[in-house]
Amino acid sequence: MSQISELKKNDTKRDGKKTQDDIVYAHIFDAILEQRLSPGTKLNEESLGEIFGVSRTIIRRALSRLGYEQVVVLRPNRGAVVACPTLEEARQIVFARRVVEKAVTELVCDHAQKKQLEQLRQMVRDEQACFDRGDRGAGIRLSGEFHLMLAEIASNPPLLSFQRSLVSLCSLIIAQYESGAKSHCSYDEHFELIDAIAAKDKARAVSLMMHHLDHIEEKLSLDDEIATDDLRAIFSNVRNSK
Amino acid sequence: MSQISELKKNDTKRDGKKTQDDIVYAHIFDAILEQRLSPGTKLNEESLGEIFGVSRTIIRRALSRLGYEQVVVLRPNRGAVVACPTLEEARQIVFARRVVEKAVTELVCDHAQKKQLEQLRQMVRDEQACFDRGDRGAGIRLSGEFHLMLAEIASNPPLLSFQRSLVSLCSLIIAQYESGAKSHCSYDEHFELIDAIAAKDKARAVSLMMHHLDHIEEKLSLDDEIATDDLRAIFSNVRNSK
DNA sequence: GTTGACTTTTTTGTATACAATTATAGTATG
DNA sequence: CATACTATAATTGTATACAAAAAAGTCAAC
Repeated sequence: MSQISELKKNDTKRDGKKTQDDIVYAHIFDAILEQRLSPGTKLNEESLGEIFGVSRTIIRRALSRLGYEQVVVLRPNRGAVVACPTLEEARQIVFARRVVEKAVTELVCDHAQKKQLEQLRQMVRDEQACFDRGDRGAGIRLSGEFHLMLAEIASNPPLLSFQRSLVSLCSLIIAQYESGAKSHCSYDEHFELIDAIAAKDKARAVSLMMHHLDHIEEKLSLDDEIATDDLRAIFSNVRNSK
Repeated sequence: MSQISELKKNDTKRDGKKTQDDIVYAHIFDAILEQRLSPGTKLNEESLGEIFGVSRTIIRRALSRLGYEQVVVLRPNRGAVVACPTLEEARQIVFARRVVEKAVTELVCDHAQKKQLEQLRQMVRDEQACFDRGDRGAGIRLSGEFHLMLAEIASNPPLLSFQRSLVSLCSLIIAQYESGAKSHCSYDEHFELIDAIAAKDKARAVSLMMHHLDHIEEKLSLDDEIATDDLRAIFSNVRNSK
């Protein structure tokens, strides 16, 4: 179908030292973050290979990396699908993210330099522009990248890599459970957060961050069983009436 | 060299649903945890393939998984080596672990059942037995598995997977920076921790856990530049006297 | 029309062959 | 003797072929 023209050998000039599976990984990762790939979508190795113009070997590497981050589920002998977190899993992911974001926020308050704060503000302006022009997908991606940028400023590589996984999982959750067209992660809150960081007000920054995550969690409680495709849950009443 | 006899197709009976690269992964992971593989060791794909009796494809998958967990470093075109965390990286890893262990400890205080507490106690007894009989390697591995078991009881898969990575990285750090023969992670502290959990005393449990991690960090400060192999740091004074 | 066994097709898992890259050894030269 | 260069070997990166498993399709029996 839609062929991504030439990410072959010669292309490595521009991509620096990125290897081929990095590129494939990034493309799929972005597609998930932008919600062009919805939860549950089957990721066929051969099709992907044709789309990206590489062999299954490369696709396989990219998929197993995504699988390690739990953004896709690798079912032995049955292929990979975009993850479909259940409600319980979603709550666990948000909880883990609270833990990481709290630590990241505190570190950022200590470490952040003026230049980095300006970069953050620019990111949020870009995000705002996306939502204003109706490009929800790119907006969601930039919103996720904002949180990744925070983790980067925190200067703790292990936390950053964990954050990467959690941010993409949250994007999946939003895709799955957010019913209304309401902005999921409003940029106003991002601006407020930056101000608190600039003032080195840890307590306020952390509180804003937690409040920010509350929004995601509220949606989970609201929609509850409605959005889930778990048949077992939907028909959990059947056995009783037998 | 030492051939691990037959982890071929037929062996899958006993291993349940584990696939071949899982087995290879687990073997290398354990070897690192038990410090039979020291930091910096080159992991040749073909040699490993011969040792485990599988093709490079399988070895490659196992290595990239270890690479994702940052337990081995994958240098493009130059192969994989067991990670050698620098002092700074070591401190970052311990910091990340503080963050995760704190959350895990609190969750465990809420979730732990009697049966699980007994399992934990049994693990620490096994660990004690290993150290008593002088099997330091297995002791260190069991000590790591104790902390993984805690993360499992916490019932939060994302935190567990992060903990897995951090525990093995810490094992590497201990291997690299622990000079004395002193027990690095004394089982007494593990017993105390279990008691605090059984009493559902969150504050005390968390405090014990933090104290536990202090021990690792203290070693880092003590040994400081002595244990590091970073030539640049060792000869950082040269340029001035030129 | 539905169910269940059998066959065919598709898809994934693994090994292997070849290409590209890096490491090593040897040789010549100053 | 040290250094730079070249040729060779070893090692990793990628594609492909084949084996194993799962999915889809076929057809008969009820």
